[in-house]
Amino acid sequence: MTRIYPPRPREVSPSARDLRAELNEEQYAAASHGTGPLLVIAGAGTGKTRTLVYRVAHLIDTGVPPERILLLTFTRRAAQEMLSRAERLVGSATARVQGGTFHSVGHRTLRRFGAAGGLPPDFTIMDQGDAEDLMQLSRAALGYAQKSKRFPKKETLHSIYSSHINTERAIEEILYQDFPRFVDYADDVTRIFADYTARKSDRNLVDYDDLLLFWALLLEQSPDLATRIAGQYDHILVDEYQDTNLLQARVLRGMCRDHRNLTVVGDDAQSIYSFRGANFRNILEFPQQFPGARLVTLEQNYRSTQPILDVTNTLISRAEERFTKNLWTARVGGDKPWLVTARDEQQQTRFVVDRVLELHEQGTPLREIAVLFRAGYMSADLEIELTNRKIPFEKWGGLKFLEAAHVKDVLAFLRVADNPRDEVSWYRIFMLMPGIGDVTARAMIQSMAERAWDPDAFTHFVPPPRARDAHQNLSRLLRVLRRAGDDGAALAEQIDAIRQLYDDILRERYDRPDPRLADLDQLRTISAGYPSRAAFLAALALDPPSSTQDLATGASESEDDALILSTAHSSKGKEWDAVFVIWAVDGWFPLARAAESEDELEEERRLMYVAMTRARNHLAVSYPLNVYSSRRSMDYSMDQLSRFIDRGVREQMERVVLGDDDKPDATAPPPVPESPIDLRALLLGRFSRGSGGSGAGGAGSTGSPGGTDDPAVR
DNA sequence: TTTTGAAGTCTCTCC
DNA sequence: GACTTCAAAA
Repeated sequence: MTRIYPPRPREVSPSARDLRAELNEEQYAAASHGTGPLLVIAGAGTGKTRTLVYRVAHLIDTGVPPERILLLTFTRRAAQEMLSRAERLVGSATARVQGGTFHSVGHRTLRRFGAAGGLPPDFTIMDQGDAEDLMQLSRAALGYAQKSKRFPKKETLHSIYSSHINTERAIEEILYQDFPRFVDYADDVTRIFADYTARKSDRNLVDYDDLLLFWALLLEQSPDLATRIAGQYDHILVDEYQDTNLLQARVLRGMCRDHRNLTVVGDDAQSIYSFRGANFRNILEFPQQFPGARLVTLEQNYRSTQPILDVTNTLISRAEERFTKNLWTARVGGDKPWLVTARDEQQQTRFVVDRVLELHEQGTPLREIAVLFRAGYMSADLEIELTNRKIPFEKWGGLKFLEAAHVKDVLAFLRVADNPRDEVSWYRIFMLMPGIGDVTARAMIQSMAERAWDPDAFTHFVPPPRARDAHQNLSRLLRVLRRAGDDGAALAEQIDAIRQLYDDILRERYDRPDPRLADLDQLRTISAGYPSRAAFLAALALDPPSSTQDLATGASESEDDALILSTAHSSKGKEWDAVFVIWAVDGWFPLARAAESEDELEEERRLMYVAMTRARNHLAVSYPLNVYSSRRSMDYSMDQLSRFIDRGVREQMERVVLGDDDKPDATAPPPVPESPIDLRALLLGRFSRGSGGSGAGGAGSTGSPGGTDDPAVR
């Protein structure tokens, strides 16, 4: 059937777009760069994305077909931002520009070319939690389940493994550097990884790291295959390059083997993803990796007022290592950023809410205001208050809808229907069933593996008497799922069928089942947008709804005005008219666990820098003097101003001390201790007390600096 | 022997 | 507030 499409809106013609007039000199140099490698060092707010978007426009104008341009980013948010801005500039042609996160493009590549490299096309993607569960199965299968408590947990094993893949360091090296308390287990860990790897390929499972690794391997496998994969694109542009790791650099080398048209943009001062193997030295070594690279540096900031830049420049100038210069702006005026001292968390919350309303009344849309914090849970009190006062908000980052146990439970059913070899999901389902525990679940999986994962293998399993009902119900459900059609509508029916069995289990397990049942309703709703079960599952792993709010409000309301609450990580690349950074308390920002190493502390500093540079006109940093929480039970208090807000930074800020009436109290003396306590010494003191005489027999521990072999530090 | 309930232990960032 | 660990029940 032929459909009549409305006529395309007329795109801006190349001549109508004057790059020179719309960009500054450096931006223009980057955007109009011809062929060959290009490195753009771009400070916060210097028009990085703008430059990249104009570069895309320029390439299209000079005749490069849009579908032969690939835009790569590290986070989904950055990918969306860039593609949508490009579309606004050049119109519908950009709809054909290829792009996404490294992982999603890797996924597309594997689906299309994986078979040529021996990878079955119908693999299932595991998220991090799934991968950890599979790691646990490997760990148990090799008999390490009961072993001493000093043996790494499944999360730790996975983190070591992921680090091994992404940083290309040897396992011994990772253990020595990052997990010195486990160095003796190098052989055991390696054996578990071997089993994990074999298990993945046997079960047709692929983890996040595999999406990158297999992509790199396909490119290196044969010149012919590499040419087919790399030959899809003429130009590759990478945003946030400081957040890439060695494996991604390897992928890029492979993708640019036949041309060298690679543009990378980044800022070493904003490198905040080392926990994922990112290394900002990648950006510094770019000229060596791609000889002849042109270097362009952007230093004019278009975002923030001078007072805000003064503070953030001072903050980042304290960094041990950095390569970008101070930013400057032509914007004049503006208030000094505030440093707000609150009595306690509740007063901090009231301050934020009152000030948000004040700004809103002065005409700032809520969507132009953001509250940023170090970790997702730190906004709990604020969320309650906003809900009480009926102020709409949207939360970015933090705990995800899909990480909730009940959502993963339902998805597990869909996944085994999609991939009968998905051991992780089988185990998860079995453990849900009344009368089935670890032993029976393992026996069932064993029996199915022996029958080569025949879809009917489960039905033929003879369960112990107590599990007979569960076995029967499950058999029936699996038959329904297998018979169901494979399109969006059938997907909703499948979820309904699963819920007939699962809802009762859920009600049994949780005290307050209603919000969780509502989550499942939402899952059903979004499933309707996908053409098939496999597409749905893959999309959920790679491009999950960014917040529960997204789901709750639906697309129609997403235009609505809402205050943004975000982790500092998720805020990168965005900007707001007014920004609040809350919980600027030592131990919270930086987190106490980062005090362990200089490198981590430096990364926390860059993270604070990222958070504060999001502000255009108003910036307030707040901290409560008293922290009432379980932390109080510890025998020291950490509720002191973040060490990053040192004297030099404070001098450029407006001090606000909140009084009893929540109003600024001009008479109160600034309650900031001039020399912050040594958090690290306190932590070490606590741990040495807590862990008894652990230092006694440690021959290897004597020489390690900074006590990083402390058992209490994960 | 296996499952289940209860007490106890932490709590990050993202694909 | 979610997940692990331990002890009691089936």
